[in-house]
Amino acid sequence: MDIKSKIGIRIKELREQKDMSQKDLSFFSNIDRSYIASVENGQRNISIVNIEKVSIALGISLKEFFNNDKFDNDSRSC
Amino acid sequence: MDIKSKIGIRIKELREQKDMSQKDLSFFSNIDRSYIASVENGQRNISIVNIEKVSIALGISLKEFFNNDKFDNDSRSC
DNA sequence: TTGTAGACTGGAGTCGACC
DNA sequence: GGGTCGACTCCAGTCTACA
Repeated sequence: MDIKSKIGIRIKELREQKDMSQKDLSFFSNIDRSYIASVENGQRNISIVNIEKVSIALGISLKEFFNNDKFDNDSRSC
Repeated sequence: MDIKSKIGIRIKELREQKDMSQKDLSFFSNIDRSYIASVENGQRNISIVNIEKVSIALGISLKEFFNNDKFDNDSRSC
């Protein structure tokens, strides 16, 4: 599975855990909502600066953001 | 400290641990060497696709790449 | 609430060269 | 081996709008 899709799924799962809408996340991260939608769907190649903004908006560190099976070398999650 | 600088330092420390030159890393990741130099110096906002390429070239997972104090919320490392 | 589309601007990333 | 420059292309990211 493509890294862009993994990132998108990760953002979506964290966002929903926090009961936030894309609009909420857009507001707190200061990133355009339509862009967040396309990132969540694995269509866009997000930069590290914006990944950090998203992490902060989600209330976690970058370390926690990437501390997930999806980002292991041999994930069987897909 | 800025996230771009943290990423740059992390790449440089991992690269040097593996005894690779910027040219080596450029070759294995298929990313331009001059661009890698500017990323290591915290001048560029690298995208997730290229962070993954660098991780693969360095022989580690993204999870390991970000599993570092620098990417914690309240790092005292600087 | 989310997906997507079109039009737009700035910057990511390439390439060649020089120190 | 590494830093940086200039010129280039193309996509990241914004904004508005509609289903």
